[in-house]
Amino acid sequence: MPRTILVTSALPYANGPLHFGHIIEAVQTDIWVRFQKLRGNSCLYVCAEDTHGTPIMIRAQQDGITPEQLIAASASAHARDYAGFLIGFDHFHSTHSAENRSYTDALYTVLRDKGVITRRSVRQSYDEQAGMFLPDRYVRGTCPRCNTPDQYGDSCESCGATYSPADLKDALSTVTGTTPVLRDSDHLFFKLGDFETMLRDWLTRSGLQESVKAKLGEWFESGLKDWDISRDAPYFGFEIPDAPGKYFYVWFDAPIGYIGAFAALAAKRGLDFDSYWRSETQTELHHFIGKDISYFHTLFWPAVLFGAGMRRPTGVHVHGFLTVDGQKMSKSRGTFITAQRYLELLPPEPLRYYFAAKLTGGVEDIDLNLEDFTARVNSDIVGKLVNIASRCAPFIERAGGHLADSLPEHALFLEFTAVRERIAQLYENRDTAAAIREVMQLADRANQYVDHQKPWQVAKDPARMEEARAIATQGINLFRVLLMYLAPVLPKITQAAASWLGATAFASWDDVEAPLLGTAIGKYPQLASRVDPAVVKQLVASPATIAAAPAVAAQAATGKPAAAAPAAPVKTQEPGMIGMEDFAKLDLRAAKVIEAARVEGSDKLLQLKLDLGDHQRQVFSGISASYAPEQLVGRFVVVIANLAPRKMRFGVSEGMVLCASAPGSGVFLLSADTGVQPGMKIS
RNA sequence: GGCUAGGUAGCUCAGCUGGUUAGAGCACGGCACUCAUAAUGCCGGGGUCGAGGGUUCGAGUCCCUCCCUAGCCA
Repeated sequence: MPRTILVTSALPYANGPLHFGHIIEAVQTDIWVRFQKLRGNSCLYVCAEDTHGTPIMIRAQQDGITPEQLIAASASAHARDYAGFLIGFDHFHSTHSAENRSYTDALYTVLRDKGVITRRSVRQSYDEQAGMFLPDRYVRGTCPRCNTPDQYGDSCESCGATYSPADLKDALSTVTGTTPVLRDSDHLFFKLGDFETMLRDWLTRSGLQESVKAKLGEWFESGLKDWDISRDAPYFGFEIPDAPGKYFYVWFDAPIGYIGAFAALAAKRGLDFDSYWRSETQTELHHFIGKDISYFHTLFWPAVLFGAGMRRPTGVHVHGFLTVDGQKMSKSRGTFITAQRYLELLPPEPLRYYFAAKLTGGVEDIDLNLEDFTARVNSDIVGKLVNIASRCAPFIERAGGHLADSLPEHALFLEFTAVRERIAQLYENRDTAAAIREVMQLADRANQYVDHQKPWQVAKDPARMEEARAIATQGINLFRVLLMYLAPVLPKITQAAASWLGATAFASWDDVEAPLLGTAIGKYPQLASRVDPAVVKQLVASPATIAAAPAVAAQAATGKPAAAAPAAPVKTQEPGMIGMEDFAKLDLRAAKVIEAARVEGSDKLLQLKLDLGDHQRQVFSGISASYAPEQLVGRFVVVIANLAPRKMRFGVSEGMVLCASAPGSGVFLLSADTGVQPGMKIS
């Protein structure tokens, strides 16, 4: 009996690029969804851009654009990156949408009418100059306990104390730098405590991971408190229908974004909305999330749904964080890898495979070890798996291009197909690491088989061509079974193999029971290639690219606005950090462009004559694609004055002009404010 | 600080309710083979299972203390 399943992964927040934390979650979800589809279940996968909240509003202000422009740009970048990793959403929506507004209003109204929304006054930090209330993370000051300066308003990174912004010494707003005042305002609260009995019952039946249950137990222990679901204007979000000037907190409408995304998909495909969301439905709802947002998904979200008379999630599947070479992702360490950066360098499937090989269905953190990554994917995918196909293919081609009519060792084939249900169970439980271990063990068996049969020796005797064909047919069928098992992880390789072995060769999980026999097959295509360790190194070796990445939270896939606060605190002595003495080695100067000319024979370079106050010098700069010479004369630029002179084909360049740029963006010269004089030192 | 999770070979990880000489893959050494993307096969070296106590006939596996790492504290 096929199941009907709706799946989500956490909504990416619209103020930064996708990074590996987002990708590992999307890959885990996508594998599960593809697996369900191959098994013949109806399975839909939706996600959406998470668009609301103070960080979006402020970020848009800083960038001089509207929030709508910011979230549109972010959504298209996110969609592009997900597609690059072969994430097969049935629909990718936005929380800033008509559907989401309508369901947010509707759920709120039901909850209010049931009496589980309450109103009371809250005293909060307020920035008088900006005219806005400040989230805790937007107030910084000195920790009241250990006196560490420059700490967030909610907790101290040094001593771990938790407090409220009002407790900070010398508190300042990060928006304007002014001292916040305290001000009262009415907020709306969701009475979570009313749902404790329901939640306890739900969690015993919902198949949550044991450690998540343990965590929930801890939260029950400390008591379920009311949840503040409103924020005061100005706020980018949905205004609360019966409370003018108040907006829904982003975390209220974000999960409802799952519903909004589904509603948009349902409209597109003519699906029955209620059969997915009414309270007693038999359809399944599965959320994949990172451990940092389990509180929202295992307490608030089921309670809100239940309170609104709707179904609760069937499963909430929590994964751990991603570390890179054993360290948490961090820009200063260079371990903050964006999805875009990876895709510029490497194809998606090696990473999908590596993540799959490490995901166990548990909440432990997952380490991406770059050397291990290279060794593992090259050995497993190319050396073992694809090798079976590529070493057998020549014997089929030599024998006329079609497979033998029977398998010489049917028993061995049965061994491979016999584990079908076991592997399916492992996928179902999201233990893809174990599934992959099983498959690779069988890949070793397949290579042993070919090795023992030695078709290359058999084929030397023209009279034994059929024998060689049979051995190769056996090998190719073993390969097909294994690739079927990995099809959810490696969709492109599977597709390429289908073009070789026949379009229906990988159509469904149970097809592998019947071997491919007698049919003509195509010319063997190279199904995968090795990843180059030198290229892998570039993932973390490009400070320029990393610095160019927009500010974003440092940890895994979450839609968590709180973590997306402005400039991270500067820690001392981190690897990758430099001290003042290093910075002082750079002699940066303001310089005035006196002459600028195109360079004959170069389409990139401009020849500049710069005035540095006490002297002039010649610099060649690769900015001709973005600037015409006549634009430059008279303007100020920033130059590294103590860069060793470099001899070029067109002359000697005495320094370098600084520009901002991003991949594919063109370059942008840096300049100084009015009043600057040629030769002034920059520090 | 409280709580949760984790600390097993050079690297990445398995080890279920305690039971014979602690496993895999990669890396490393030797041999074989040449069909295959310097791929594959065979053999081998390598671990006081974070530290210290305890329970038990027996503990990586249970209990206590401590150390280290990550996260949560709405």
